[in-house]
Amino acid sequence: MLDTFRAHVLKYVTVDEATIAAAGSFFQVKKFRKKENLLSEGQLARYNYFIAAGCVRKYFINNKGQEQTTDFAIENWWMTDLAAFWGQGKTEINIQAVEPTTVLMIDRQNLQRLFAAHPFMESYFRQIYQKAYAAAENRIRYLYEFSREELYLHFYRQFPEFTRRVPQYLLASYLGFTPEYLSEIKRKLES
Amino acid sequence: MLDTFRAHVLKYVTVDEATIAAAGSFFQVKKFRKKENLLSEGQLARYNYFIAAGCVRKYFINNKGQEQTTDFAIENWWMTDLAAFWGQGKTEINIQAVEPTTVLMIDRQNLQRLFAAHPFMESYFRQIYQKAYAAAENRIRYLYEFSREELYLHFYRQFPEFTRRVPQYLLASYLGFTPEYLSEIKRKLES
DNA sequence: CGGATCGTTGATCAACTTCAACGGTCGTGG
DNA sequence: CCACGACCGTTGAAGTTGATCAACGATCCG
Repeated sequence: MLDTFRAHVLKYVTVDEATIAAAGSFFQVKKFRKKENLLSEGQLARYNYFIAAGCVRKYFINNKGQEQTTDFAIENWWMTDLAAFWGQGKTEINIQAVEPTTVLMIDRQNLQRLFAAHPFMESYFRQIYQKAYAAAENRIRYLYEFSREELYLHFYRQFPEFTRRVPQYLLASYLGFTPEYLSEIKRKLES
Repeated sequence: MLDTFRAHVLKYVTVDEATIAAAGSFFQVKKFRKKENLLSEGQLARYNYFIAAGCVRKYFINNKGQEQTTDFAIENWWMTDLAAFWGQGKTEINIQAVEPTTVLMIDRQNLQRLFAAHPFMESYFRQIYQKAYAAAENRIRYLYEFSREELYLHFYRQFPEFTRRVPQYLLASYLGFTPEYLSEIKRKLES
């Protein structure tokens, strides 16, 4: 499990094997079953999760009482409620395994110790967040530029395998429209 | 001008005056007039900008040929096209001064030298991007949860002074709807 | 085999856009 | 400092996009 993490870190920083192994010892490994929650609304967001295998989604309950999926994360992505993890408040979001999932997890105190002990991790996370921020900005752009139908097409082209990996009602939720409308789009595209 | 930067850095890291002054020497100061562009579509994104005074916006030309504003930045915010700044491609976005604006700017090579010379800047930027990413995630949540009318109300309550600081057609563009509809919302809220 | 869950279809409805026109105001050149 | 033009905000009518609701068929899983 640490192999996935090791490979990912090496994409961003140059560091020797002993050091990276030492950094790895700050994490715990944990497995979750399908539909099990890594984090639930109202809890403290104690951990930051690195997805080593599987797939999770982030969702919240909107003002109509429905689950609104805002993010998916697969292998090599980090996932948590950042604001709640670094602040002290309770989270308003849920993180749930969509598939059987294995994570590396670390709490705030250990992450701070890790930064102090291994400065290369500060650089690694600087780059991770930089990239995640750029991706979020891109996503906001698409939300502005594209109609719902175009959002679906764009997603479908960019992540064809992903479209098959998650159920359609979750995909519709993530794209910001109803499952009924997704049906309609698909019918239109087929004809 | 460096005072604004100094104060902002000290909110995130602990570092002595001499070191922070040394880090400051990596930046150039530049002023822009209202409506002047810091960065234009098709150019290389050479610089990362720290807004020391004033206000800028980020926008792109959408597939209907209209300017779509995606971000504002005021004092103490960083602004650039991150993907183009760190990659080698040309930018597809524009950054324009909404008010007379003073920035500190730094190119990629100097920023990398700065990281190497002063590791605390790596920690500073890690935290800046972490915060920016959390803010972007929040914004995505609002885009999903709120109607256009609620988006306006939410923005109006969170940044009342900002609503007066920028022209309404830019605000409408940022919120993702037409100036006409903003007029309608305001009329409804007044009555 | 039976029940729950998922995807589909069609009708109706609400949110928001588009287009065209008008009045006010701001800034610029004379 | 005034006059003119450009730009900005507003209004109303008509048109789209996507949501909601209800019902049905298919499929998955126990």
